[in-house]
Order: sequence, then structure tokens, then C-alpha cells
Amino acid sequence: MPELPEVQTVLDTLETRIKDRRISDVKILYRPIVEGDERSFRERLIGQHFRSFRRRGKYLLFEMDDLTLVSHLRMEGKFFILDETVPINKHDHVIFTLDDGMQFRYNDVRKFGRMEIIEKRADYSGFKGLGPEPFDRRFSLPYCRKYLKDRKAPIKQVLLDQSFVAGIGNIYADEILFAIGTDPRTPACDLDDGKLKQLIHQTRKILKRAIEAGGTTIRSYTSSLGVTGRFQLKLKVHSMKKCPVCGTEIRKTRVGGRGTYYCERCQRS
DNA sequence: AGTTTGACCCGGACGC
DNA sequence: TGCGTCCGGGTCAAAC
Repeated sequence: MPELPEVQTVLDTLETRIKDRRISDVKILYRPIVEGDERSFRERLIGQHFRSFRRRGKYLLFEMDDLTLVSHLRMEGKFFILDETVPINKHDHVIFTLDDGMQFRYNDVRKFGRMEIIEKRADYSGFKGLGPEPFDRRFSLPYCRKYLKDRKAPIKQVLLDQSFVAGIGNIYADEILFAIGTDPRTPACDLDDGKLKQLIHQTRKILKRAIEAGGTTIRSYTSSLGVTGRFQLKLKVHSMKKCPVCGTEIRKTRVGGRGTYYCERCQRS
């Protein structure tokens, strides 16, 4: 389940591996992964170089010479960079052959991921209706106060709302709420300024640490492993049995339809 | 018009 | 072994 830090790690890794490589061929093995016209996708990408690697929320943006290739990994999307002689895996869905004989392969067991070509643009601030990046100045106290005012939905659900802030998924949402000691079911409008300040601060801190932990993934990366950006950050609540602070058994419930872990002792409304 | 809910994309895991 | 059912998460459309 790649969230912002994993996506960033994947991009950083790919940058070291395929920057300035030219695409010599594209094969689509599972059609629905690619949005829009299949032939145009292929034809427009052949001859293009991977020039720069950007992220917006959980989207990967590959800046090519004349276009941008956008990819979303959804739950289990991964990239592999392998020699073209390595047999195709049954979950490989899109294969980009590069000018150095390597292949850049999109692999996705669940087939939930998507990719598409969009026109190049300098500014992605309004991209797909996404809210501010967590590290952006616009993700501020006045912004949160205004956005959450009158919002009765559980705070966890709002954290997962990509139009509020981009890049947070189920795991980090649980971790952030644990860090600020707030029950995930708390109505968003009930968080006071003090809590909102903590929310902003902890969101940045946790994501930053996760990206740093991802850096170790880059160093240990070998081509036989997928570029998954799997974070090595130690989780405190999500999928845990006991609270690392007070030892209370971690509860699992559903908030906004999502599996949610919390400590009833450390997290209050 | 803003907010909330549900369908959808799938195959792995699990139970009978 | 085989079949049916459930699960998971981000996105978008539909409903409220």
C-alpha cells in the first residue's frame, strides 16, 4: 500500500536507475492499466527519455521530453528494472524496453494501478483535485481550521481525503492520530487549534522519517527486488497488538470503511 | 453545492 | 481439491 513516502522512495530509486534512458519499445500486456488509447500511448512514448521524476500526492510523474507519464500504484503496483532476457512474470502488465537493453516493468498483482499520458505542465498544484502537499506552506493552521470547520466526519476519514492533504493513506493516518493522541473517530471539527498544530507537525515528522527510512531501501536495492519503496519505519499502532507506550491492547475497528487501529488509553476524543 | 456513500478494479486467503 | 465469499484502498460517480 504505497503512500507518499513509498512513492517518493520509488521515484528516488528510479531516478538513480533510469534517468535519461530512452524508451525503445512499449508492450501493454493487460489493457486496463493504461488509460486512454493504447496505440497512442505506445507511439507517443517510444523515443522519449525519462528526464525527471516528480511526485504529487501518491502519483508518480515521469517527465519525458514532450509529455508526462503519470502512474498510480494503488495497492500493490511495483516497478522492476530487469534485463530483457529475464522471463516475464505473470503479474507484469506494462513493459518499457530501454535503450540499454534493460526493461522497465510495471507489475501489479491486483491490477488496480493505472498509468496515463498527460501534457507537460510546470504547475501541478491543482492536479486531479489534490489538496496541498503535507510539506507545503499551504498546509497550515488556518487552512486546516477552515477545511475542518463544520466537518463532522471522523478525523481519520478526513486525513484520507486526498483533497484535504495529498499523500496520506490508511497506515500513516493511524500513525499520525496515535502520535497526537486523538481517537480516529473524533469528529474533525472537534479538533482545537492546539490539536491541529500537532496534527500538522506530526504529519510532517512521520512522513519525513518514513522517507528517510526509505533511503535505506535505495541503498540495498538490487534489480531482483521490485522497486516498492517499502518503508522500514517502525509502526506504533497500525497492525500492532499492544500499545508501545502503555501496553494496552490495540483495538481494531472500522472508520469510514477502513480497518483502523488505535489505543483507547492513549487516544481520546 | 457540499458532503457522504458505494461501486469498482482483482486475486489471494480462508472456510467449508 | 474445489468452490464460494470476503477483504483491501484510492478514486470517481452517484446519491443524499
